[in-house]
Amino acid sequence: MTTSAPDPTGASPSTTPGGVPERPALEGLEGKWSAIWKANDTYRFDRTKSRAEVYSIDTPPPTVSGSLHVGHVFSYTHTDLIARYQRMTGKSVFYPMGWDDNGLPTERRVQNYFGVRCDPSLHYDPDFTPPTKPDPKKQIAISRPNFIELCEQLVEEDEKAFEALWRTLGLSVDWTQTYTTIGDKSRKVSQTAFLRNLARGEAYLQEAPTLWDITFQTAVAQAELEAREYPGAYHKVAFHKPDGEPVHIETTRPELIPAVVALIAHPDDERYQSLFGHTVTSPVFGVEVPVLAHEAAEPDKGAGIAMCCTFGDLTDVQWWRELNLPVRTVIGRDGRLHRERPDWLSNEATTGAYDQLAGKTTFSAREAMVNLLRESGDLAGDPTPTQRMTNFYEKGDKPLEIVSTRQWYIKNGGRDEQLRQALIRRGDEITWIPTHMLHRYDNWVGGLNGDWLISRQRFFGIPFPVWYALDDEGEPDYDHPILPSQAELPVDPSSDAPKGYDEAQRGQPKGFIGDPDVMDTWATSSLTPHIAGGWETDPDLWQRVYPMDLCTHAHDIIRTWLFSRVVRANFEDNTVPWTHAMISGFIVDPDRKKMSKSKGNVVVPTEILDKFGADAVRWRAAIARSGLDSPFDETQMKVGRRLALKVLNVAKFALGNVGARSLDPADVAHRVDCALMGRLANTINDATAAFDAYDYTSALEVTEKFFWDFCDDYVELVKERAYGDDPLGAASAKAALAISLHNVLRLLAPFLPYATEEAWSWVWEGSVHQQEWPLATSLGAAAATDPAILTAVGEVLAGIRGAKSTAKVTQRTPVVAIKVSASAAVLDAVKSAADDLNAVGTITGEWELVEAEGPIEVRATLGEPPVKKPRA
RNA sequence: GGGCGUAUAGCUCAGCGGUAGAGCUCUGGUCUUACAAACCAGCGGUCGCAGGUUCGAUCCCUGCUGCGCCCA
Repeated sequence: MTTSAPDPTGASPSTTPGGVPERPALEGLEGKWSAIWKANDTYRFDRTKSRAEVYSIDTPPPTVSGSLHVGHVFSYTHTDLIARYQRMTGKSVFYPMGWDDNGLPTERRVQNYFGVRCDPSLHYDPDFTPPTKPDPKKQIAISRPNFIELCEQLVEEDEKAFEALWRTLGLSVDWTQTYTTIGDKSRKVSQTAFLRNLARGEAYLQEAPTLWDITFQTAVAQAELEAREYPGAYHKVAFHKPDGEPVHIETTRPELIPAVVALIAHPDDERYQSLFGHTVTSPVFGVEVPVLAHEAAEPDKGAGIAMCCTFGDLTDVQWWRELNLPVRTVIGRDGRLHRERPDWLSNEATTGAYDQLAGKTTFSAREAMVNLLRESGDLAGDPTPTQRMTNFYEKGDKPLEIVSTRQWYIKNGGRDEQLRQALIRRGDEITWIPTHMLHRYDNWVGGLNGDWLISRQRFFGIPFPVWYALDDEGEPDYDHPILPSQAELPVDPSSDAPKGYDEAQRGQPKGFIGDPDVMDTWATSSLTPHIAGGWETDPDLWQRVYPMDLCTHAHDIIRTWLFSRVVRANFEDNTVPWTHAMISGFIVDPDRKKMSKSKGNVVVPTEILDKFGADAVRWRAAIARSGLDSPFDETQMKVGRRLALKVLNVAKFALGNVGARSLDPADVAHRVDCALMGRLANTINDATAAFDAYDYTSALEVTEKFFWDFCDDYVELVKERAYGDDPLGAASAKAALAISLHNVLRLLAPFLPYATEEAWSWVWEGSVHQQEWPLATSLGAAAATDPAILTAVGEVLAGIRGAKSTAKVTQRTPVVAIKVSASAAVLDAVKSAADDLNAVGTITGEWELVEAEGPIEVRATLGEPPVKKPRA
């Protein structure tokens, strides 16, 4: 491979051997090699390859306005380990990277960064410049186009920082294959897929109770919910039978009494049998409501009878739907009670009561309502404080309200048992790593209680490609949305007019309006395989990469990202989007708490990369098995760093000092060297099997075990012989050293891309990352040798070292006599390595070999330690 | 309350029917010409608790307890 691209580090981007350096070092390798990989397009996807020769990966587009923490770094490294392995087995790896710049996180960051807020009623100001000293408390109102410009501006900066981090980490992404979740391609794909869902009846518009965040003024989907403990108080409130007798209920939301539509108890609850089918009247307002039976009422909770309102919680919605109850909305989208008195509260005696609640927040209305109840004598005792689980938007800090709004939905099996079952079966088509993650998926799909709400009342997102005709009175016709053709996409209905209309007709009677909403972020990122893979825009690419082989991310987004992609692929392609899902655990702090900004226990990835180097961080990531949470511990990084440094040092010794080069397995003749080849063959087979099972940790473990034994025992053992005069013995040792390195560097390349590339570059052509994955069969006949020979010799070596260590003398102390008791096979092995052992152990005396049962026993008689030479 | 996972050396984790393994930490030693950001050696565990199956259980089964995540 050649290149003419300039290299910013000044190092040659050439991949011809550069010789062994005097003092190898890890410092600077990231800068040097990431620049060369960039210049040489080392990880470029080869799109001439057919689907069978391609390995394609769907990896999470990071939220660029957010910050990366060490958990991201680990999870992305896991993906890269697989990508690098697959590449070395000969696959053309499709490994794109996306940036998630779509949605609320970017909006919030822009608001804080520039001190602005979006007001869609404003017109575009081409001369707008953001304030130099933004004041987050006095945000300047700007138009939606101006706001989006700022979003795009900020996001571009963020992307650069992210790419730099990923390149330093050594992700083998093809950086020519990038996408953003807000860009033209994503808008076209999202809108196309939406229109096709709509055409097939998989998407629909409906006025329905919707979870609503009053802070963000947007609808929220089930997948974005987070239940949190929230303080409240039970209020014991009396409703009244026709005869005036009280029926006490307990509620944490007395302010919703004006919205009550029924009282509900469990059908088996004996206390309320006589009330079922009758009516009671609400306190203060005197509204008559039925007492009904439903299994969702919990007999052991409070009084066992609950008031059902429009809508206090999701159970109210369920009752409303299943019991055909009326809608009595009192809470608006601003989280306040309606200013107008609702018409069902027309009871003459109580007309004034509602006026004391009108326009108040739920909090103030609750206080006012409690006062009203006290006055009427319908509050029994004092409210009892309680902590209860309350639904929040995951990014919000006020409890969600439920309001009735018109929204777009995509079917997801939440209201259709057949579809639900079909999607659960899709889960079975995926190979889950680890396997138990399938349960997470099954449980989520099984527990869905509604379709997927995809409308969001936000600004920085992908708009729905939909307009509505206005009638003579200017009322929109929601039943017959106006849709663009696929060829017209992407469109922005807030600035583009539909075909057959003129922009001047916008908002006019007999004219049109655009759908004001944007799609949920997940409605776009559910299509990342389609966006990255060229669906509907690049059919040639699409058929080479889809369905994909792998998706990877942490377990927290199985319910959102993973599931939503399965839904879209099921509808659009009648397949699963990928055959494998590799799910990472979390990186937790030493107390096993999830890392989070609010806890202040987040580890910033750039710090550990600077401190320990990319190879060390990757090594640490690789020992975290899929699916298992892993506590962050800096001391472990040192181990990875030591391994990377060892790779450089031992390569320097073998390739430089010893000058080992021959890769001819026929040169390996000495029994000890042959045994090493046997062990290497086993290592290659084990590492390959582990990688094929996506068990990168085991692949690393077996390789590392081989490598450390190779360094600590084998290299020491044959050092003298490799330097020595016996040509056959030296040639055998040198070939074994070179072949071992040639294989080990490749086995470690996915884990330590920098150190292995550096060492490889000293004597071998090309990038180690473009070499073939090692094959045990390439090691020749020597590899058939029993590796136990080496183990036996290693134990004798350890025995000799132990004797000297126990005697607290230098390892150069001569052994004047040595007795080994062991089995015949071990003794046979020891005999064949006697010369090597004599050299490494400074054995000057005679060997005594005694055949015996049991573990190997070594007794070394030590001579006088050599006199220490004073340091020069 | 339900689901899933997990419990093995001080720490992080392997193992998995046949009398316990690695790395780190710790202790002691060694400047041995690849490596002192190194190397060598050593200490350290009735495998969460209680039952059961088995000739034999850390491993399989049941129950319990602790921890984590997800869902109500």
